[in-house]
Amino acid sequence: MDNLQSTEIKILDAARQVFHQKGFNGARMQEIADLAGINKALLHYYFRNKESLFEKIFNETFGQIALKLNEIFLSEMTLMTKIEIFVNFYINFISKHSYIIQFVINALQDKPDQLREIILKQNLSPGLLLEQVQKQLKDEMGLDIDPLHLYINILGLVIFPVVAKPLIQSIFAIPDDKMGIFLEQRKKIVPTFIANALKGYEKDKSFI
Amino acid sequence: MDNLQSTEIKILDAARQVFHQKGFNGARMQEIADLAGINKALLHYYFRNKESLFEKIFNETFGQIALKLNEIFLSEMTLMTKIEIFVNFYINFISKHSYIIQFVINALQDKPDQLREIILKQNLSPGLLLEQVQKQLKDEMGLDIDPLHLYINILGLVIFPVVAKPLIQSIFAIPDDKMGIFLEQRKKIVPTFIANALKGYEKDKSFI
DNA sequence: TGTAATTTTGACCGTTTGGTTTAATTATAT
DNA sequence: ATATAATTAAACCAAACGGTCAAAATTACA
Repeated sequence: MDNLQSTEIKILDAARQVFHQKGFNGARMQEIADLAGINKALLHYYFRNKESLFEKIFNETFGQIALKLNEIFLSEMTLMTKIEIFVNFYINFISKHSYIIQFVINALQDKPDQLREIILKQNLSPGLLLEQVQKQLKDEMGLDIDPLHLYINILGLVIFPVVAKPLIQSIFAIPDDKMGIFLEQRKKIVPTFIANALKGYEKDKSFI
Repeated sequence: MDNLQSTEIKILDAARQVFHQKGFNGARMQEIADLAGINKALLHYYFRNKESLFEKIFNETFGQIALKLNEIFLSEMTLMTKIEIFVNFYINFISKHSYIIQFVINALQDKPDQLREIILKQNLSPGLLLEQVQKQLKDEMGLDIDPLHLYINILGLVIFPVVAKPLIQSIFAIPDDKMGIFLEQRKKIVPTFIANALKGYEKDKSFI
């Protein structure tokens, strides 16, 4: 087959796919080996055990999510531009990799301590992320708003519909085809919704 | 012990707790039996197998989530009052039962077909839910807004911070004690945010 | 009280799972 | 060429798992 890729990469590709879809408990080492087109013994030859392989995938995946947030929100653009770009990019990204967020959320719920250590090794800059948005809210819009709440509002509006897709379809009886259109619409609707909300604070500027 | 409760109830209480926290794959029949204070054989005496016990818990849990939505949004109040009440109730509810939403989302992702049948047996009224909010948006605020997007915005703003709590704490380095305060603040912040956003549509009333 | 039905138990079974071992084979590099 | 590293197949292991069974304990009831 594709002997161009090194065995290690073939394993990581397979592991990523299986872990993302089924989580740690649902994943089977045999399935990962099969998908990588190798022997199960070889899997343990490259990665000591399931845990270490899982940690490698988690580290990589979490980084992907967090670093895109940094990249956009620490750049030099107006706040509303950042939000538009972020919403567009993120809806595309997590729609394409539909298991990615749920994987991270579930992993962190399952083994918080073990994974918290891994996360600490990635040098995130949560302080900067918050400070810069807070500054932009003040400078560009004259608002004293808790930046964390704004971040969570943005993330909630973007991530929830993707993560809770089957739940939403069940509660509101939305067929599959309509759901794709719905998510596409949100690329425009969410930035508008946020912009309108922020406009509303301009008169009475208390928000914590 | 508490021999006042029937064995069946003890089993369901234990199963609920274990399934909610660990999902179908993570749950162990032995753990449920232990928590119920009974023998594993007795567990199978009351419930044929793991699947049937799981379905019973899922049915009950999904109903709890969906029916509260119906109860509030099909009542006779102004839209903004509904939203305030809903946000308050829901943040309390899912903070107390912190695994409940994630459980339902994961379950629906794991076995969509099997559970979709169960959901159909509960008589939800998704049509009414959407129509009534659409009507209220028009009558009370003069807005032609897609009610589904509004629902998802509300749910996302409320549910996401609870479901993604460990993810948020990791990305933004929020300590545990500050997280409780943060969620409490959202009971006021979310309705305000939504109200402001809706106000913003009043001028240009195109939103799909 | 005696006895049939129900409830509960401990021991057991077959399968799956993560992981190891061994021995043999293939590829790589010096 | 030859030592070293990569890869395979196959068999195996111990633990964990869902599930079963026959017997014992309890309850219902005549």
